Amino acid sequence: MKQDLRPQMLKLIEESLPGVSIECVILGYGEGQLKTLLFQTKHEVTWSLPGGYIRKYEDIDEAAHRILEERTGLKSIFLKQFHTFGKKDRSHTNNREQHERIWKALEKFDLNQDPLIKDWMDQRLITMGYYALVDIRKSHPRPHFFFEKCEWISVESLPELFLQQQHTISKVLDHLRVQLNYLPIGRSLLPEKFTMQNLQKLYEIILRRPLVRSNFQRKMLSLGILVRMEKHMTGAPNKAPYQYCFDREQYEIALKKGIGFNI
Amino acid sequence: MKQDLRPQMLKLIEESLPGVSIECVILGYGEGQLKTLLFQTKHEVTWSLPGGYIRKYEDIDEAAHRILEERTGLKSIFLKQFHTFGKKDRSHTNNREQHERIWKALEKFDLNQDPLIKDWMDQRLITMGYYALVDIRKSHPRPHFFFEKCEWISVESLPELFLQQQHTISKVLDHLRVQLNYLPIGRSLLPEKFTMQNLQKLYEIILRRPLVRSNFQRKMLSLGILVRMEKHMTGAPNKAPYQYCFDREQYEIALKKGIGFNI
DNA sequence: AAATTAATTTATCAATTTGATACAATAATA
DNA sequence: TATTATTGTATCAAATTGATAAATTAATTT
Repeated sequence: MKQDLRPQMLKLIEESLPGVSIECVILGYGEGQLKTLLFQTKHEVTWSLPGGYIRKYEDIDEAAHRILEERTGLKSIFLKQFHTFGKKDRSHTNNREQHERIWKALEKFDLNQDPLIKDWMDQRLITMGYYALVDIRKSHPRPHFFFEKCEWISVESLPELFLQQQHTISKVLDHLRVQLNYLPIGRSLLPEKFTMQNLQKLYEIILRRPLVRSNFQRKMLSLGILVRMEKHMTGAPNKAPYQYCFDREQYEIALKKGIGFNI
Repeated sequence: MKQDLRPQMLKLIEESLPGVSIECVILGYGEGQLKTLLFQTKHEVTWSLPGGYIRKYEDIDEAAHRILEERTGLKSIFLKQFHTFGKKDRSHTNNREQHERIWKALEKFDLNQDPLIKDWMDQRLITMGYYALVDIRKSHPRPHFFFEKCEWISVESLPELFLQQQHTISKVLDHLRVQLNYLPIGRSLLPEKFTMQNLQKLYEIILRRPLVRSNFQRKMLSLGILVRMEKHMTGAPNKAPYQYCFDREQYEIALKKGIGFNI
């Protein structure tokens, strides 16, 4: 049975600002990998970052939070604008390799008939890029609208993506790599309690290089943002590690003041 | 004699993207002060950062460079996007205190008659903020369109500004303060040749705190981006300082790799 | 022409931070 | 009880930083 997306699409167009859109790089950390949430369009046209439009009476930051919540169920999470993309040829349908496939998908839903919809898909877009750091285990991603599948995919092995989104993701990672040097990180990415090894692994993944265990521990403890908890018996035949959590207050202070990390 | 700005305004509207605009914080350094280039609207309604619209067939970065050149005559200068402002109530005419004054000014040019122009002025705007670092002495700012005066004004003593532009400027300065820790700076702000004192003063202005002269010199020289030139006899009754210039190649490398500044 | 002055360059040195390695502690297993 | 793998802490040389002092020098004054 053919699903009629037109009314939904027309409503979306009606209530959104033309010419601008939002794209979110949602990063999570699991199985020792930094992952990003990607959506696959129906008919497997392509994978895409989650994105959306801005309502006519909505701040752009509100729009980004709304989109994040629509896709992951997560509210009031760390979410930050990082770049606005505005090449003149940026539009949903300009991409050469994907152009045909996208039109065919639109045809299947009769979305290429209505001139309003056609114009909307063809319009030049200026896109505000946001990134979020989330706890994978607390997020409940769900496909939305014209996407039918979503998945956490390691940033080390990305599939072919819509528009220049590989570029977008790598820009976020560069940004994050710099942030690491003067802001604490991890509260949004790690579970409540974690071990020093967990934390180090996260840093290593983002920095793409190994760190010396003892020195990393010394440095992290010296920042004064960690609280040591009881030990966690792993069941492994070796000394059990302490668990830590972030000191909420000190973490906030560090976020404001910054830290001289130099790792 | 009343100047008719309507044709110019209609042409501008015709060739620009609606709903989006660009704002530039152009920073220069002179007389020991960090200054920004501000424009005063005709009839002294208010001061404003230089800004403009994006043409329909122009990248946003191109637009920013064009606007910078229109206002200062400077080409291919350091210019960087730093934030996009998108509160729902952002428009030329929403500002309560300035609303009346702005409409009166528009009236004087009959710009409030044409509905196209009225709608344009009332429209919600999403504004891409860029900042530039320039050599004041090489720039030739000129008033433009409905501005009649422009001036380099110290960021320490800003007049009342259009929209939330004080906020915009302070955001740029925060950004710059962070950049200082991992990127070289100064090539675009200082003249070709400069003394260590000049450079230190620049850092002190941006960081808003004094630095120890001998240690600053040691640190700067250790970065390997400076070339020592012949001495410059100042005529003052004391030892003359060396002059320096930036090593073009090393500066580029530092821009890419970053530096661990920790000053 | 020698002494003075004020700013610049370089040196010094203790305190702190980093990088690299070693060693002691410990939870489960053999 | 010895073994094993991993964790927590210690150690120490090297590098960096912070603070101060000494040496240098262009013009002025005596």
